[in-house]
Parts: sequence; structure tokens; C-alpha cells
Amino acid sequence: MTIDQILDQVFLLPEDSKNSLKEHITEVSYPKGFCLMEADKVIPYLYFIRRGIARAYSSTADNDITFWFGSEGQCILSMKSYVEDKPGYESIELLEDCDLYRMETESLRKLFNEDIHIANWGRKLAEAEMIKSEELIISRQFKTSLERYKDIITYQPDLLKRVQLGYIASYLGITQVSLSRIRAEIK
Amino acid sequence: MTIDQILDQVFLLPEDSKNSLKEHITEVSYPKGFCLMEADKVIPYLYFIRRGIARAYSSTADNDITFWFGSEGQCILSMKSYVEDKPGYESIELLEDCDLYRMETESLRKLFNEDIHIANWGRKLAEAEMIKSEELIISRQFKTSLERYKDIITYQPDLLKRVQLGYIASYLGITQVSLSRIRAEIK
DNA sequence: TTTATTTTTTAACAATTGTAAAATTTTTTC
DNA sequence: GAAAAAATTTTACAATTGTTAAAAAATAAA
Repeated sequence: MTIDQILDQVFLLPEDSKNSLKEHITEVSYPKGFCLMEADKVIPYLYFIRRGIARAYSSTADNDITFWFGSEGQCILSMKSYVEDKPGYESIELLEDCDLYRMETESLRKLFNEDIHIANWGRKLAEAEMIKSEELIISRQFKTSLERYKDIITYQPDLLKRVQLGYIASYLGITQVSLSRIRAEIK
Repeated sequence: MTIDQILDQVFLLPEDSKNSLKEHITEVSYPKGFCLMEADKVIPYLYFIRRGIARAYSSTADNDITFWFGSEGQCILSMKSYVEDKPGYESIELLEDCDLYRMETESLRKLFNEDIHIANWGRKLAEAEMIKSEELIISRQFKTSLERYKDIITYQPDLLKRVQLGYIASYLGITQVSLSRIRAEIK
């Protein structure tokens, strides 16, 4: 996925504005297993995934809980850091070797104050995240874990091939044992 | 709560820009029980609560599930309508007589394209909603219903006085019977 | 290919939460 | 203030999901 595709899918910018943005973006690569962000730290970057897949999780006393997966084209950010310069909830672990586009939050903020198109690009980015979060909330509150597992089969079949079931069970809010029961039931 | 306080708490605007915004805002009042927004419809307005309290819910075959409460100062919007002009998930019911500030989404969008300060105001509005949604997701995925009920006691004691327990149980993702058990346990 | 490691499934039992109905308490209406 | 309506709690039982541990399957390493 190219940087142009990624930027365009958020909001279409005039050439000049898009170039201003791109000047501040660098490409980085990290291996599978790399911890891109750590919970309770302020992260000064946001990323877009060019290639690969990642998960966001938080650690409790006993275990991790995965609450987000992101793959090609998606934005990785620590919301609290991005918005308020405060430490966030999420740790981000790469589940495959990844190529990422990286940008400093600080640079982006300067552009927000200088360029109305980029300000609106930033607005659309936040609005898209807002919609995704609502969809997650609705999905979790209204659907059974069986339904949500079926949704993954239908809408994100890749996820099942690329991510181990323990993480998916955690994402669904159930134990791996329960997910196995669901899978046995469906067959 | 005044309209100035509400607009300022999103993002501080220059006088001119703030006045542009205010020109498009009208005050409306509706009684307790009024249905301000209906699921599966495109809602052309966003609101801010001057006085009163409301809930967002979605209806399933058997029952309603409440997934949001909003009171003084908060923004009421149908996310999908606001962002994409598409029908949203939420129905909004007023749980008290309410005074609201109302604005047309269409007017706001025009201002986003004309005024960089308002564009950034809109960005901050979306970012704030994004953070709130994340907090809800984290809270729901990591805390037991007992902990989340205690959080309401600590951080939103008003809610318990103003909203009946059936709605709160639904918001917590449990039955009213379970909430009663929790309440009995705490005493 | 064989072994070792990791991941997934299965089983038995315990704990939790939901369901339905009745009893109690609180609020509203006349 | 009494009666009616609505909201909340309690009870008993059923259903679901979690826990722990072991078995099976799949993947990675030697």
C-alpha cells in the first residue's frame, strides 16, 4: 500500500498540502514480535501500516487483553498520546514483519495550524477512528461472541489466517476454550 | 451551561470564528421521554446539552440496550449521520426535560471548509469523542461489572440519582437482577 | 524426517450470570 | 392520603461460561 493511497483514503488533499504532509513522513520496518508502543508511555509518533499486521493490547495482573487488530492501510496511534500528550492504554505488538509510515505527532499539529486542508484531513482521521470505535462498541454490546466470530469469518477472513486464536478469543472477550467450543459448533 | 462554555471546552476559538459558529446555533427544548433521534435515520443536526440528561440506545428483537448517557455540556450526535450522512445505530431518548443547543451538520461542514479555526474545532470535537469511545471500550473489556458500577458511584454519582437502574444495568452489560445482586453485595 | 515447541481442542467440574416469577419498595396519580 | 403504577429486589432454578488439566494437532527447529 502506497503512502498516497493511505493519505487519500482519509481525505483527498490538494497536491501542495499532501506534499507538506509527506515531507514529514518516513518509512520504517520492524520485525515480527516488535513492541511498537508501550502502555503508560507518551508516544510521539503515529504510524500507517504499509505491510503487516499488529495488535493493541493492555496487560492486567494475570494476562493480556487484545482489543484491536490493524493491517494494511490502517492507522496505529496511541489515542491519549496523539490527542493529549498523555500516556495511553495500548501496547502495540507487531504480529508479522511490518513496513510502516511514521510521522511525528508534533509535526502534524503544526500543520493543523497552518493548513486548513490538513486540519480537515486530521478531522476526518479522527472521525474515522470515532466511527470505528462506535462500531466496536455496538458489536460488543449487541452481538453474541458466536455472531462476532462469524463476522470475522465474513468480513475479516484474513485475520483468522494471520493471527492465532488466543488473540482472537481475547478480542472477542471470551476464553480460548469458549472460542474452541464455538468453532466446534459451527463445523 | 452557556453556549460559550460548551464551545470553549472543545477548543478555544478566536472571537470571529466563535461568532460564525454561534450564528448557526439555535436553542430548543423538549420534554422528558422525547425521542430526539431515531436509529436507522439520517439525522441532520448535532446538539449540545444545556440542561438535562439523555441516553443512547439500540433496539434488538427483545429489548433496548443503553450504551451512552449524556448530560450538561455534552454533545449528542448520531456518528454515522454526522460523519457520513448515513443512518446511525443510536436512538436518543431524553430522560429529563432538556434544553439543547442545536446546529445543522450541513452548516458546520461549510464552516469547516472556510475557517481553519473551526476546522480544528471540529477536529478536537471528533478527537474528544474518539477518546471517550476508547475509554468505554477499555472499561468494558477490562473491568468487571462490579468495578464499573463502583466507577459510576465514584465518577458519576449524579447518574444514579437521575437515571433508573434498568438503564444502568443495560449500560453495564448485565441484567437488572445482576445489578441488584451487585448493589446488595456492596452495602 | 524426527524431535521439540507451540497452538488448539477436549473433558470434567466449578462458578457465574441469566430467566422467570413473586415480593417489596418507591413513585405517581387521583 | 389511598390506590394504582412503576421500579427494584429477592428467590429458585437453568443455562452459559470460566477454570484447570490433559490430549491432540499443527508448526518450527534440529
